Amino acid sequence: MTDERRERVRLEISREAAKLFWEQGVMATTGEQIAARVGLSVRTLWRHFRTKESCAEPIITFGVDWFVETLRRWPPERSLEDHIDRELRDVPRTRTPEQQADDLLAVRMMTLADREPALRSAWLMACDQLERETASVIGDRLGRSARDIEVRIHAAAAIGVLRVINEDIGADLLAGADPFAKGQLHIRFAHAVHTATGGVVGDPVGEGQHA
Amino acid sequence: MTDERRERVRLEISREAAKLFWEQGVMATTGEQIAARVGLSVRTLWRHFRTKESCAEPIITFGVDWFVETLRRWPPERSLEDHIDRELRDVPRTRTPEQQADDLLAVRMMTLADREPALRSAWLMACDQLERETASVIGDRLGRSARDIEVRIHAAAAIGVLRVINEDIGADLLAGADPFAKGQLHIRFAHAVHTATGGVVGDPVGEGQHA
DNA sequence: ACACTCCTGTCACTCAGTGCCATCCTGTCA
DNA sequence: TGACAGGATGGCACTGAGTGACAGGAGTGT
Repeated sequence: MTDERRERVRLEISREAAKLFWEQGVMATTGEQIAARVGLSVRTLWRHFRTKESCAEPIITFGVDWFVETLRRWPPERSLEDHIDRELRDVPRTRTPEQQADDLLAVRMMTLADREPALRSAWLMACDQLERETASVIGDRLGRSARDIEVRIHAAAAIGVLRVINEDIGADLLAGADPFAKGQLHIRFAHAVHTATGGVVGDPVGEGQHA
Repeated sequence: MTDERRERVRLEISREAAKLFWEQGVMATTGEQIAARVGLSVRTLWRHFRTKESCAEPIITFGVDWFVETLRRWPPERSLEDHIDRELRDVPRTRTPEQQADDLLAVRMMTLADREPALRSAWLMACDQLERETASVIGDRLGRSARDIEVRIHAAAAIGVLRVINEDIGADLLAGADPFAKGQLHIRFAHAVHTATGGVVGDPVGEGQHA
């Protein structure tokens, strides 16, 4: 229970930090302000997050987290396009209002990262982390090690396109685009990843197949 | 002249910072130490670099800078593999001892980035910058805008594989691998970029062609 | 009730980074 | 040669990020 509680505290901090970053900018926001909003002492804040910018990480990774979890559930015998298409049908209904609020914050952080170097760096670091996890997923799928150079290259290409498309969607959404058009964009994800890995990550995988 | 002098000061700072980071780690290195080595006041150091980690940026980008410049000189009618192969033949001879020392520092910073989050972040930010420049090169080549989503996706994929291969080469080199085996690895660059962009960045481009 | 442990707050401290002002160095014009 | 303008530098004081050490407080098992 302690672990779960810790996660909830971190998320709460992240939410308040994201709001403040959005309202005033990152530089103008102090650790003291974040701590005050959550109702914690500054000292405790720094025990939960090592740096000010990293306070935004849990929120900022929300969008891509979904993708990586989806990737984890990807059955070998199915193509990526097909898998994502199926997974997407359940998403809109299972999203609670609280999660939707977090999604909005995530999009805001991503677009704010365009102007705020500190946030950009946090966003890139988050994507870097996802790239490592993705490498292990791809490695499993291809029956290779996650340290294998080919596997890492495919992971880098996949997360690279994922990041850019995410930024693009984020900008569109904040500019007032229809969130329901997103469905088609997820298919673009799949297609772009498919292309960027030369078909290696995307095709169905049979027995004994490899890159 | 002022601009060139400024660049030289920045490079000198970057060299000394990189050495200190390598010797003692990033966290253990203070701004005061860096300034002292270069023979500058701390105040002036912060005028040249906004943060401590960014002091490493000029050095850390050395390896990829070469690639991006090569990309800039890439004639439309030639394939990427072919172009890189030709460019590489001149490189080993034109590298001065000073440049070679910088190359070594660059490799060290890249591998140090594995352990030091602050450096990792600087390295990712540098690659991010290169990605933007690459987008404009690719955009020109395809006759599209650098803001075009397809162009940005290709740039992300290309720089992603470039980054991973660079990290791989760096680790190999520091582990004692033969630097002259590097030649073949540059071909791997070209090939991986070619694949990651679905042939779009890599094929020769004729008139009126596009993605 | 007691010991044990984990979480939190308080205080003092170091170091990153900035704003302000004085100084110096350099190139230019008389 | 000397006076002058402007950018680069240094010194100083200050804010804010982040840490270490210590002291309570809350929950838990005995």
